[in-house]
Amino acid sequence: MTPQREDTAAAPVLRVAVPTPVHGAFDYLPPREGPLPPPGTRVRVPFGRRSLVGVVLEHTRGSALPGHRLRAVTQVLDTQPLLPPALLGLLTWAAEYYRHPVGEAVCAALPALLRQGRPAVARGPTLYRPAPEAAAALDTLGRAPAQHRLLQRLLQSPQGLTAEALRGPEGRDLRHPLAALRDKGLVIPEHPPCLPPPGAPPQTPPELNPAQEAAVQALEQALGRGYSCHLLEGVTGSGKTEVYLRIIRATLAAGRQALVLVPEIALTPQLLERFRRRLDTRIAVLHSGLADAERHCAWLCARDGTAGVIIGTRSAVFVPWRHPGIILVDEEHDPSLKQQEGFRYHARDLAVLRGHREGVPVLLGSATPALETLANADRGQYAHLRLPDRAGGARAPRLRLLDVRRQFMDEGLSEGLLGRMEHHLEAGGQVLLFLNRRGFAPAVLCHACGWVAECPRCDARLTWHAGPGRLRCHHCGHETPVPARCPQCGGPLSPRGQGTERIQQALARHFPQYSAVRIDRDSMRRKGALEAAFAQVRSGHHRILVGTQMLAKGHDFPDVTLAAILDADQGLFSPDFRAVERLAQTVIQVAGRAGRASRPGEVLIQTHQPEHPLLTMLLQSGYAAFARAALAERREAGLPPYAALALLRAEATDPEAPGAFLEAAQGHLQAHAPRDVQLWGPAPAPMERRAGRHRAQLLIHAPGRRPLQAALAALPGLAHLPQARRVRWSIDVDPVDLG
DNA sequence: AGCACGCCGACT
DNA sequence: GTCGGCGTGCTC
Repeated sequence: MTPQREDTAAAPVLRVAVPTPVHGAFDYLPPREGPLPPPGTRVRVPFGRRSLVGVVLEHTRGSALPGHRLRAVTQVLDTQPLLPPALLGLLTWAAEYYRHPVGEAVCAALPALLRQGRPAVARGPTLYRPAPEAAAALDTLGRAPAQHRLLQRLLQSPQGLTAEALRGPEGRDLRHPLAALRDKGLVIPEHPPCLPPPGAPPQTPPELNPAQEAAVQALEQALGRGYSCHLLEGVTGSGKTEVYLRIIRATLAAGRQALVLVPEIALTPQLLERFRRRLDTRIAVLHSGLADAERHCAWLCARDGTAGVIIGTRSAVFVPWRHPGIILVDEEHDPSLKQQEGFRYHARDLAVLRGHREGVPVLLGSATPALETLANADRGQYAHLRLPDRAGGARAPRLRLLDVRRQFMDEGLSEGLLGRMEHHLEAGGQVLLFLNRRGFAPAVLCHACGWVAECPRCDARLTWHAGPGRLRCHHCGHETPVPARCPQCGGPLSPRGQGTERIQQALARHFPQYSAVRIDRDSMRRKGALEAAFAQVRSGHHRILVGTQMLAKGHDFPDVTLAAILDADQGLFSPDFRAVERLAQTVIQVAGRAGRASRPGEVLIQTHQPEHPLLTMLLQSGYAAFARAALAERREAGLPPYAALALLRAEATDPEAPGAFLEAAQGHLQAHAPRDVQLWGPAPAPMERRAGRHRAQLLIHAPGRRPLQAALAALPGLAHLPQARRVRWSIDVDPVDLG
């Protein structure tokens, strides 16, 4: 039984973030013994009938709860706060802003092992080094042959050896002689960081062009002078990474750390290799593919300052650091920086906020900045640095729309495109074809009766994957074998539309003399397959590349002289108002793959909409002009960045329940929201049924973030609506995907 | 989310 | 007679 305390008004109380989907923090009494654990410390607390690891958020006096209901912290897990106050502040702010339970937000910022209560130590295996007086003392060990032999070996490796290395192939147990030597003060055990030190000394940097020089200078000026935010807009191949490397080196030279955020797909071995070659520091890498122990090590080495550079995907925005220096966000326009489920934060936006709160400069880099970012730069919020020229004198590729209306198309390849491919291939160049659709064909139908293969759980067609001979739903994972005949009438089935697999097959027919490689999630599932394929591309073995988004990012193909987007129309018909911006970014990205070496490149875009005003603007005047025009349209339509949005989603197996809930939610929100907040909907989600659940959404539209947040203050009330019990609902603040 | 409690069908 | 179905409610 817990002792009852009546005087809670004066008693110190700990507000603890506990990993539970219940909103708000929980109050606990301090541990029975020892000092009050400061904010940021992990504690073990009783929760219901469980015991959980939480994080102390703050100290208060008294609680809203009666004293007898408070329980005491059972264990303090850290001697030092694990999360510094600035980070704790960022996390609680973000939890509030994105309307996510603070306990989950704070605990999700910790690597799994720390979340489970493991001690916060990141040390590698102990290293034994000979003491300075060891050489002289060797002769005194005549009567201890094992110690003598051991010390002799150690003297040959003054930088130290692990017990594992000392043991040698014969595997003798050396614990006793080692301990004896340590006790005599002849061997010094060391506890090195688990993160490996840099290998070879850094390579000498290449010369900068004037634009790079100017950007580096502006950033160096900003270092150590508090918060500032800079947009680095650099066309593909202009040497953005070189600017990053220079400013990171300057940061390291000042004894500070650099935090680098990249989209998931950009965190390739290629980029890391370049960082490792150029930076004389330990690099902590954080991404979803890490084993728990690796993540634990990287996180703690960032926290204790061992790692000079921390590079990671979006969740790295919450990694603590000891010597804040600069925050870089590469490909800041990339939608993968926004978490798409659970705690739906935007890593770029939080990076800017973090820089502001911690008083360090922030650098956002992109060839195709997000319209939001450009608007901020235009308003003078961000300094705008530009790298207009391709490095090394490479010429910008020529972009051209290929009007495919009334053209004969062979499996999605127009005659015009085939002709240009032949030209480039014969001239010795490589060709890259971009199509954002995996599989053989996005639909299968019966020519006799019109039957279409549909997912039983979604409002979607099944995609035919010819390799494994399966029909797959790309939305829920449902899978069946390809039926031999139409299940309705027994007639023959035929594929409709093209996926990357089918294009690859068509290429084998058109260009049998050139090897074509397919690069997508299906063909590159095996670990290391992507790197192997890219190596074969660089060696010239493959002459044609067909692939999805995976192709468009991060990798250089210096010998690609022709790049083509096979179907630009997909992006022009989407109900999402950001689709055109995405298409423009993809076009520029794909174009960036062409003509990087001395050879001029050519970029072709197949479309049925050659007169689309934004598309023609993009091709004739470039991304900056496109962005101006797109921003004008956004302003006209009252859309972000000239408005703020939140999306209330609901789903249920009952087809009526989501709509009914959102109707009720609309009434509730309307009654509590500021007058200038509009509620659009409810409407069925773009794909009404998905994985067997019916989905609907309500868009909350406000003239700015402040009124939007005011409207969202009424969200907790939704839990009490009777209709809420029949649905699963969630809120997405600043959604990047309206689907 | 867990993990209880709680009140109604087919089994040793 | 009980094992167990998942509805409902709570966790400082």
